[in-house]
Amino acid sequence: MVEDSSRSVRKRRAILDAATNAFLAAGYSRTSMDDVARLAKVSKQTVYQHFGDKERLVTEVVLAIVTGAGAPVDDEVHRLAASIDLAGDLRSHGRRQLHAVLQPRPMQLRRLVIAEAVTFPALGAALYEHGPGRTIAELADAFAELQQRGLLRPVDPTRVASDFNWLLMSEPLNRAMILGDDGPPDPAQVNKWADHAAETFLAAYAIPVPSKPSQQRSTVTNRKNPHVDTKRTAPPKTASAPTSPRQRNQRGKPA
Amino acid sequence: MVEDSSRSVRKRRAILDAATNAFLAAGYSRTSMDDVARLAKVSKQTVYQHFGDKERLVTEVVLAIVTGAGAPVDDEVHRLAASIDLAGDLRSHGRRQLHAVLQPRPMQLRRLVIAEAVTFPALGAALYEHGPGRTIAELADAFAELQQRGLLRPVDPTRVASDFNWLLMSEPLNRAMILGDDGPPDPAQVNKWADHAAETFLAAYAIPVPSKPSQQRSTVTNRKNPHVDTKRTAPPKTASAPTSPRQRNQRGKPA
DNA sequence: CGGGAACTAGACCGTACGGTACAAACAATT
DNA sequence: AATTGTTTGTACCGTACGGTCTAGTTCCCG
Repeated sequence: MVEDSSRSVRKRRAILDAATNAFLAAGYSRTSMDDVARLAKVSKQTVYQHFGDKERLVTEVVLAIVTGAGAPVDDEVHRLAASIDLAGDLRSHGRRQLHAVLQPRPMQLRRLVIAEAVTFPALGAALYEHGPGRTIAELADAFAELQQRGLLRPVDPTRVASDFNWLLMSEPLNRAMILGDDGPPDPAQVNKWADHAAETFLAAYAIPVPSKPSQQRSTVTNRKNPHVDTKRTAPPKTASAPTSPRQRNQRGKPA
Repeated sequence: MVEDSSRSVRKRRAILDAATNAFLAAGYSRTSMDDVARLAKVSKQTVYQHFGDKERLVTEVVLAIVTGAGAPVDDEVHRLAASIDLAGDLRSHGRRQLHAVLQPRPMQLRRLVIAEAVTFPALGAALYEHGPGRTIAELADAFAELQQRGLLRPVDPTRVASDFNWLLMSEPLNRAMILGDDGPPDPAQVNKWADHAAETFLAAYAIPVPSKPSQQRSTVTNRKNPHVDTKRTAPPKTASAPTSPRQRNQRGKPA
């Protein structure tokens, strides 16, 4: 039988990489199989050897991207649940998240999938599941925990998560999508957007801590200036993060 | 000089209509000029007579749609500014707006433009200007007025408008976009989404009326921003649901 | 080292598409 | 009816693309 001779594997990778670049850059119909073969420095035959036809190729491309990334978000979000500085952590998480999503590759992927979503529903399903779906599910877990801790109003956590997610990304994402302006974003803008999202989110959902009438309401309830910068991003809490990476809550999702 | 003989005008309309349907249904590259001619019941030559080539045709199609609609929104939003029942009016406006946006045509248009936004930036610019841009600008005016009246926190009205707009549309719109599920939406779902958006929006931005504690119960308005409130005894009131008792199901298109 | 799977180069096929050419048919104005 | 511009049908051109075929070459593995 045919086993994965090292050469074959390398070729396959090369094709997949080339196809990824091509499809993301030019879209499905504007990318020809000859293009892919040429970019992969591979014979056209070999392309057809590994992936049966164009449809299967694009499917594998998207699935590979979509299932291949997204791990680091997990821990990031899990730390949110235990935050002692919710406003700050929400802001810095939002900044990272938004910055990542607005990069060229995710934008192009999104555009490709949306363009072909009617023709290839599987791509859409995969992207949604590993993209917004996953993000929102993770956030929902964190917010549920924060509700338990009495820091957020008790509303369906998934809804809350969805609100935060889209409050954060909608404006820049939709604008860039429609305007055809793929990455990379201006970091300063990203920060402003994220900070505003965190602020608005907390205004809608935060429950002020009842005890300790010491400090005035947090920086979030900043009423006069629409956008106050507050440059701090890196939380100094280098303390622990003890090894508890896997703490599946409700929504267990097999990757 | 060639004047618009009635025939010519009729032909042009027929072509434009056919092209609109074809492009919206199948996308740019999957629609051939022969298709358009056939659907318009017109000779291919005539198509090229009226619109020089395919690019100009699609451009005119999108521009025609985009500039042709959007008038009724104006008054609708203007009434918001003078609302005496903000929560209710916000809800009903949201319902209409969301319902309209999730219809097949707007969805298909959006998909087409996003797919070709890199290739035809003019389409994106036009759609954004007359779509989200316009909506947000209109809303901003209304919200500015409402701020004047002391009903909303004074924050950059455009930002406030953007927040409401995307709080309202993001979840269903992005989901449908990615999943390739163009309209029409389930009206009950639309109502739930809109009600939740209004509620969350007011939670973030409403200023409770200070005087007159005898006023009617405003279902949504009294859930204000971080202030003196109950000690996390609040019930999970999830918007008025005059429609279906069915919980919104995540993940999976509503069939 | 030998054999077979995998790869290559390029020709090839059928088709679909964007766009043009052209002569005949048609409509409307004078 | 004559004229003029538009429309029509169809044939046509060139090209690009998805996919196959073939004959030879390279590489890996036993």
